[in-house]
Amino acid sequence: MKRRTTPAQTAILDLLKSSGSALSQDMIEQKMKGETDRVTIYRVLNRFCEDGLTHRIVSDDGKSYFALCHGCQGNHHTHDHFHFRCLTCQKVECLSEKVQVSLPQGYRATNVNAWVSGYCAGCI
Amino acid sequence: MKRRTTPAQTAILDLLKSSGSALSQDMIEQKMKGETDRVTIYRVLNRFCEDGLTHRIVSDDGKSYFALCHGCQGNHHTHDHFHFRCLTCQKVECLSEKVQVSLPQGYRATNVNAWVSGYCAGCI
DNA sequence: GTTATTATTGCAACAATGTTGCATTAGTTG
DNA sequence: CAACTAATGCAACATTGTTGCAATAATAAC
Ligand SMILES: [Mn+2]
Ligand SMILES: [Mn+2]
Ligand SMILES: [Zn+2]
Ligand SMILES: [Zn+2]
Repeated sequence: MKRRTTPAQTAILDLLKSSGSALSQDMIEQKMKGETDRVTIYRVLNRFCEDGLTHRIVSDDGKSYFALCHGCQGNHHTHDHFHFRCLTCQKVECLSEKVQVSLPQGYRATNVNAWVSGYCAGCI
Repeated sequence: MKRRTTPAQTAILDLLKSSGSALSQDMIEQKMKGETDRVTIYRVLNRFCEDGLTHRIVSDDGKSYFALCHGCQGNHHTHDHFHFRCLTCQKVECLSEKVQVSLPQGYRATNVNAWVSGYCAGCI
């Protein structure tokens, strides 16, 4: 299944790049003014994740956010950083700080989903 | 609005106490064998949170889990600890370890939602 | 440039989680 | 017991996300 270049995909990728933050499907739909079907947006975002272009973080607002991978080398992906969601401007950012947690004896971690919500510098 | 004691509420509270882990609505519905309507379960759980009996954590499996408050004094609640979800046995635990994260300059945190998923000691 | 192949899209339908309106039931108080 | 009203059950709805399928269009082959 070789990927094809389509307007929807390049538009969504451009949005992710230019926004500099993580976006949810509904944010993208708004910014595209409904020109692209919401199912297509979901499928494009899932494909980006499969291809290692983005990572998905599930927020406590009930939505998935998609952020461009940054610092992932080839097949080796690590997304064990915190994310911040501003309750006023809704912006979602990847924080640089890595999640550090020691599990009970015998536990094995395979994934991390860590959020802080509050108010960003511009919205205090 | 004074609370009343009802079979549904005591049953759900007993389940939370005896399970020793965080439970989701569907887990509770299963354990109660469908004797209580799912809307009632949701309402009871929300009431428990309002009353400071439980706290809610939203998982990346798309469900909310409810855990008994433990160590919260009166009105002062702090639920800034990590949670672990076992991908095999589905159990959700509050970890003792507190979330430590330093935000960018000027940011203010109001809430934390931190998860680690993987395999617990019994499911490795 | 034309044709063939099939990845991608749009639409409808569906699934899962959670909430709300409203009539009925049942704790609590006197 | 009677009155009051919190809590429940049911239907309906909202939101987020996925799947089936026919139509479209990007790419490769000729
Ligand atoms: Mn990555
Ligand atoms: Mn608490
Ligand atoms: Zn902000
Ligand atoms: Zn387990």
